[in-house]
Amino acid sequence: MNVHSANIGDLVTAPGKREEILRAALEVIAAQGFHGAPIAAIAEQAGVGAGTIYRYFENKDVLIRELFQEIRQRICAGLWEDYPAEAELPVRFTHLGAALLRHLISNPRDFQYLEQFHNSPYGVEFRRDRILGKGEDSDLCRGLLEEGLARQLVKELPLVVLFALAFGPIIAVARDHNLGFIELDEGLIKATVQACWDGIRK
Amino acid sequence: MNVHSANIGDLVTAPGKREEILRAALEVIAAQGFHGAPIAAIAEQAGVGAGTIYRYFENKDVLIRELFQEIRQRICAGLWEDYPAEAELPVRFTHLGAALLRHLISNPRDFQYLEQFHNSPYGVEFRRDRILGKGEDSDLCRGLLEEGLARQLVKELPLVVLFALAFGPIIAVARDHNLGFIELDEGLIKATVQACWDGIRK
Amino acid sequence: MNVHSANIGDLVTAPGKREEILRAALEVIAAQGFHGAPIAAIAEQAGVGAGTIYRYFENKDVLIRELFQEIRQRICAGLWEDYPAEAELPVRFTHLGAALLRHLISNPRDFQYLEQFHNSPYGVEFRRDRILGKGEDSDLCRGLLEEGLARQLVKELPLVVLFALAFGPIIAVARDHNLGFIELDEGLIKATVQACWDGIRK
Amino acid sequence: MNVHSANIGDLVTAPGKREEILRAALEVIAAQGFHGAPIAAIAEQAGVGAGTIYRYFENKDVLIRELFQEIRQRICAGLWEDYPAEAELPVRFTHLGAALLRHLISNPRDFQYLEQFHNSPYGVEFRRDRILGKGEDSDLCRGLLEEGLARQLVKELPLVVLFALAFGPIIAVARDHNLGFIELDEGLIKATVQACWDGIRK
DNA sequence: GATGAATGAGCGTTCATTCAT
DNA sequence: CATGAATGAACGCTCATTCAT
Repeated sequence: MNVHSANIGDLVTAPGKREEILRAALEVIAAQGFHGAPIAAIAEQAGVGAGTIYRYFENKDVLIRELFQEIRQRICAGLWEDYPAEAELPVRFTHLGAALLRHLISNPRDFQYLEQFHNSPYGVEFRRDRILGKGEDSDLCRGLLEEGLARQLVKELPLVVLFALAFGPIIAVARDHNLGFIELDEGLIKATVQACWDGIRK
Repeated sequence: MNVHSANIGDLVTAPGKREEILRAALEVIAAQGFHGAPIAAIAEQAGVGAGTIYRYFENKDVLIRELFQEIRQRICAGLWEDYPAEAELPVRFTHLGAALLRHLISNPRDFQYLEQFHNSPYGVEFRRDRILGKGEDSDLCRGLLEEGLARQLVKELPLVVLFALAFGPIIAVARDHNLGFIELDEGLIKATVQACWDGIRK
Repeated sequence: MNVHSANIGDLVTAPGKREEILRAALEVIAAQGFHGAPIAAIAEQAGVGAGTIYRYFENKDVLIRELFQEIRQRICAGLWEDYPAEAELPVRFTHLGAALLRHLISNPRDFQYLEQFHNSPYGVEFRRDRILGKGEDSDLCRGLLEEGLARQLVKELPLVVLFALAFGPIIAVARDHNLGFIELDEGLIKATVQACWDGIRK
Repeated sequence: MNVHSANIGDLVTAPGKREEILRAALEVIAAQGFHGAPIAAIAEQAGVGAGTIYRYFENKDVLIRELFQEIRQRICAGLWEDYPAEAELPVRFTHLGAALLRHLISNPRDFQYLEQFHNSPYGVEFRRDRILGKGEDSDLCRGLLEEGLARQLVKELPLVVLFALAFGPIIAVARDHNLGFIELDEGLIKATVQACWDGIRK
């Protein structure tokens, strides 16, 4: 019996406390960093008792990591929206890059959380799979780059390098946007992603 | 009365304790993150008593920040080595990019430290100037990109975006190298930096 | 949401922890001085964990100062008991002096605490108002001396000097009693206070 | 061989370091209290190395206590100056009281030190002999009061109580002077001491 | 199930004391 | 002798976690 599942038929189920806690954790951590986010602060933000958190998450590590996974899910989900599966490779690439960039700048707390997460006690073991690590999203991107390689549309470089060339600038530019160094509009998003393509195309 | 300076020619003088402590802090923090780097652990790694650290650094924050500045100095210094000031712009750019990338992968602890630092309570105020922030190094890079803009050799994009395109992949690829996802050799370094140029050039 | 209040009539409620901590602090500090009264010692004496103290007092300074105020309140309260507001001035004076002296010797820990407090890092700012500083108690005493001055019953000396003459011996004798140099009985109390009056009266 | 004694015949003996250290300790402690007077601060004020202090005093406790004794000596010495040994008892008493009060207000650091000392880790065991405890000074005062008792000039009260009546106000008024609550001039000094006599005389 | 008061290990920091120079 | 760099025990305080209610 999973305590977190809402019983079907239970018409007065409050919005899950689990979700409330995750939301609160995201809010506090994005705003204050992992320091400044003691369990007590998260509990207060969530409007629950501190002890309650431990009914939904084994411990703080688990909470932090599950939040990480949720955020990654959200990002992945966005990438598939309106994906022009039948279009030319460059079109698909720029669609993907732009979708990713748009998500990162319209969900600054998600992005801030990810950045906080990776260099924290909690995220060390996830260091290796940054944004776009494993799972569908990665498959999508990797597939795309592999196709480019196979069809000799992109430079003959290791996949890892192509990944860096393709998405490194997107993440860097999203950070700059979040820090207020630049205001990205649709034009700049497109131009940036296009430039990424220029970097990897043959 | 500078207690920290080692007398030149005094061969019996142990390498300065200050340096020993900085080295130890770098080692511990790069390996364990800021968590897992209590003063006691740094002191042990340095082979000194905990109290000794406070003779050289006002407090932990200062130690952490001075180490940050030292590392940045080291990186900056490397960029100027053999810099072909008279060469064509693309040559200068690729020299710079390759020098940076080489430093990041040959000094993995420096790199890991920088990454840890920026998303930590200590580094919040430095968030904005990631690797290559202010100072000579940044001037060097910015000057180069500005020259490219003025001479219409690079895309007409905001400087911030050009920065992201030029150095985002380098940092991403350095991280992958450090994590063991790829073994960068001189050929790959050159190719990566060249691809960065492809991303920004007109 | 006052967590410290004990519900009246709730017989099962243990005496408030806050009071327990204050009691423990008084005990330890009166006995050992402020040195020898680390938080851990106070916590042990109170039978609580060290961290618990911080649920009731923001920090050690606050604990120490609140205890000071509580003790002062206790003393003040005693002065008004059976106060013969309508009696002659000398009667009122001796009532007051005797009440004070009785309190100081029957509550030796209160007295010892006050003495410790005033010459401690915590009490510096209260240095000026020793025992009988501000508030009702002081008003009571001052009013009495001022009345004496106005009615030419006491010497024409600055109020400060009259205070010293009136209460200096009382405090000195209380200390001697506490240190075991003398056993004050009701006769000696009366005689001492009478002698104080002799010192100030015209 | 006492390291502290200046060798007779050693014509270039610097003013004793021991005295320098005691002077420095008095200065720092009177100004900052015992907190804020770490050995390092005393050493700096004295212009010697921290380790040097341990050549003159076994440890900090000893330093603090020897300073206490020195100050008491100084005060005692002053009491005998111009002592009118042949005069009437009240004259001798007021001479003594006035001399004491004058010393306390003209040597505020001595007085502040004494006050700090008695309620400190170092002074606990001296608590009982306040100012005027043992030794000549006390003998002088006690003798005087005993004489008064024998000759039925002062009230028939225990010596301890007479002490409190005689000197309690003097110390209280000296404190007020030091704290700036009153400016004692020769007239007030005389009046205060006279009032003390009024308190004890039959 | 939900709570939040209680806990105590662990942190950063100070400072009396030692001892190699 | 004098020094002051080095030490580490001890402090005040935080916060993840538990558990009685």
